[in-house]
Amino acid sequence: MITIKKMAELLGTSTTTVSNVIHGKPGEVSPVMVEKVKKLIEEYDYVPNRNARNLARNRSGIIGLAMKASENKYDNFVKDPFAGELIGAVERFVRAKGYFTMLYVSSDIGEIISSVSSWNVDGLILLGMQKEDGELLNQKMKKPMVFVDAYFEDASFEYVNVGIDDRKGGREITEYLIQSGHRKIAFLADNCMGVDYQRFMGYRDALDSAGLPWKEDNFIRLKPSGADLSLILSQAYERVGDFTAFICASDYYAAYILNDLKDRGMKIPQELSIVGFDDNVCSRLVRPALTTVHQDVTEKSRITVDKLFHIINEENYGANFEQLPVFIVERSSVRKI
Amino acid sequence: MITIKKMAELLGTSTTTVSNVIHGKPGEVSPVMVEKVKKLIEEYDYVPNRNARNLARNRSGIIGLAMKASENKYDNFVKDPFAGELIGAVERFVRAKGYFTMLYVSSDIGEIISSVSSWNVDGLILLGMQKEDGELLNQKMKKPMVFVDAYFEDASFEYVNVGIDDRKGGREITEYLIQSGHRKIAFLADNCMGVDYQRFMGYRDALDSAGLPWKEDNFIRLKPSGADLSLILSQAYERVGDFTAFICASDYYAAYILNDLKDRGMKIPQELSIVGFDDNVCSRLVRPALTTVHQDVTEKSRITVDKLFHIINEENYGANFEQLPVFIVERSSVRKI
DNA sequence: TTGAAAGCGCTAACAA
DNA sequence: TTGTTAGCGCTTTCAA
Repeated sequence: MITIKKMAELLGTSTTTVSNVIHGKPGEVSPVMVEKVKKLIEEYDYVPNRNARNLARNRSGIIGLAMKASENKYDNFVKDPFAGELIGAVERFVRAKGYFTMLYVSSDIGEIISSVSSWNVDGLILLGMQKEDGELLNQKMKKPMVFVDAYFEDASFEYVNVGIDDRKGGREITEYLIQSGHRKIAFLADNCMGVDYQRFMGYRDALDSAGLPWKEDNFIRLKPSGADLSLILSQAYERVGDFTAFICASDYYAAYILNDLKDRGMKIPQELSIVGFDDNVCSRLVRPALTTVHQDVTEKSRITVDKLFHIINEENYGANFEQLPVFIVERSSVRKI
Repeated sequence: MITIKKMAELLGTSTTTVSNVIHGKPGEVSPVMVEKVKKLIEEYDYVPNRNARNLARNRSGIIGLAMKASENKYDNFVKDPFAGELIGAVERFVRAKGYFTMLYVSSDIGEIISSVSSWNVDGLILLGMQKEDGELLNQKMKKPMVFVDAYFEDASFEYVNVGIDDRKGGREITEYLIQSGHRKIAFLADNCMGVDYQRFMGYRDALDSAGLPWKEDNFIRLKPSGADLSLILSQAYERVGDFTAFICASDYYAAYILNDLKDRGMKIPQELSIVGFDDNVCSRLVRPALTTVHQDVTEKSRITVDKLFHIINEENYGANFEQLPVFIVERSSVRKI
C-alpha cells in the first residue's frame, strides 16, 4: 500500500503537493507536477487510507444504518423482504453520494449508540425504534439522524422521520371492504404500536365514518412470530366464523393466514376475504393474490437518504415528518357481497 | 467526545495508563487507578475513536461484504430473499466476533477493490463473483477473502469458497422426478454459469444415469429477469406441452411460473409438475407448495464468517472449497405418474 | 507553485 | 506501576 508520503519522496516533492493533486486543487499545482503524480498514483494503485483521512478531517464518510431488532424477532428481521429491499436501496443511494454504509443490528440501543459514536458516522438512519430509543438517541447523538417508520407519540423532542401514511392506508383498505359490502371486519396484528397501531387507527376511522360498531373483540392480537407460526395460524382460524373479512397488518401475515385457511379447506374469498398491507412479494405469490395497500420501499429509502444528506449539508430538508402516499392495489382476495 | 488524552489530563496521569485500563491490561495498572479511569469513562461516555485506533493498529475491524450485481439485475439483487437473509446473518456473526460489517454493492469490481482497500478491511466476503473477478481480486487484494457460491472453473489461483452441493441437489431433485415417473423433464434457468450451471449439470447426471436422452431443447433459457417477468412466463408457457415436469433453477422462478400456469388455467401438479431450488419463502407461499432442494442460508453464512476469521487468525480453516449438504423437501408440486 | 510542520486520537515500545 | 514518545497516513495552515 503506497502512501502520500512515499509518493512525495519518490518525486522529491512534498506531501502537500501530492495531496493537492489528489484533491484536484485547481491552479495550485503545476501541470507538469500533476502529471507526474497522476502517473505514480496509477502505477502504484494508490488509494487513500480512509482511517487516516477520517481522523484528520474528523468525519468518516460513513452512514450508519441501524436497526433495532427485538430478540425473538431478530432472526426474522432481515429475512423480511422489506428490510432487504430497504438495505439494498439505502446502500445504493448512499454510495451515489460518495459515502459508505455500515450496518448496525442489535436489540440493544446502547450498543448501537456506542458503535456509531465510535465510528463517528456522519449520519444515521434508524429502523425499528420506539419512543424510548428515540429519546436516548436524541439525547446522546449529536449527528444527523433520520428515522424510518417511527411514531413517537407526544415526543418531547424533535425528530425527522420518513414513513408512509399508514393511517390513511388503514382507512382506505377498510373503506374498500365496506364498499364491497363487508360489515364484520377483523384487524389482525402482532402488536399495537408504531405502524401497526396507525393502520389499526385508520381501520377504526373507517368503521366510525361508516357508523359500524367497533368491539374490542375485532382486534385479533397475533402472538409475535418467532417460533410458532402454526400458533398464529390457529389463532386466526379460531375466529374465522365471526367475520367476513380479515385485515392483516402486513402481507406477510395475510399470505400465511390465507394459505393456512385454504389448506384447511376454506374458499377464499368466497368464505372469507383477506387483505394485507405493504404490497410486497408475499401478496403477489399467493392465490388468490392479495388486495393490499401499496408502499414504495425504494422511494422511501431515496427520500430518507436525501433528507439525511440535506441535514448533513445544513440545507433545507422540508418537513420533519414525511408521509409518502399509499394506494390500494386491487387483486383477488376480496369478495363483493 | 472525550479522548484518552483529556482523561489522562483530568486525572493527572498518562495516556498509557488510561489506554491500559481501557484494554484491561491485567496487573499493569493499580486498582485505584483503574477505578478512577473507569469512573471517568462512565461519566463522560467515552468511546474510542475507531479511526484513530485503526490507523495506529493498521487494522480496521471491518469485514467487507461485497456483492457484484450486474446492472440489470441490480435492483432485484438485495430484494431477493436470499441476499437479505445472508446479509442479516453475516452481520450477526461478524458482530459476534467484535467486528463491523460494511456493505459494498457494485457492478464494477474495480470500484469494489478500491473501496475495500481504502477502508483497509480485515477480511472480505464476496458474492456474485465470476472467474475474472476472482482473478483480479486474487491479484490485487492481499487480505483474507472468502467467496460464497463461486465456481471458478480451472482457476489458476487458489480461493476459498463456501457453497452448497448444487450439482448433487440438481441430481437428486431430478432423480426424485424420475422416480415419480417423469421422463420428459425440462430445466429452466436464466443463465448457464455458476450455481445454475452446476444444478443443470446435476440434472444431466441424473438423466444420464437413468438412461434418459438429453436434448439441447430441454434447457429452457429464460430471459434474465429485470424488466419483463411476463416475457419469462410466456417463454415457459410455450414449452409446457413438451414436458411433464419443470425443474427451475430457483424457487423464485418456480413460484412465478407455477402461479402463471395456474392463472392460465392449468392444473398443477396434475398437468405439470414443478420443482424449485433453495427452499426459501417463495416455495412455501405458493399452492401447491413447491417441492424443492433445501439450503440453509444462515448456516452458510455462519461457515463463511467462521472460515474468514480462521484465515484472519491464521488458523486452520479446513477445505478451500466447502460444500454444505442439501436435501429435498417434499411438498405438493410433483405428481406421481 | 511548493514545502514544512502541526495535529487528528490512539497504540506500543521503551524508559523510568 | 506509570510516563514519554514516536509514529500510523492524511489534511491543512502558514510560510517561503
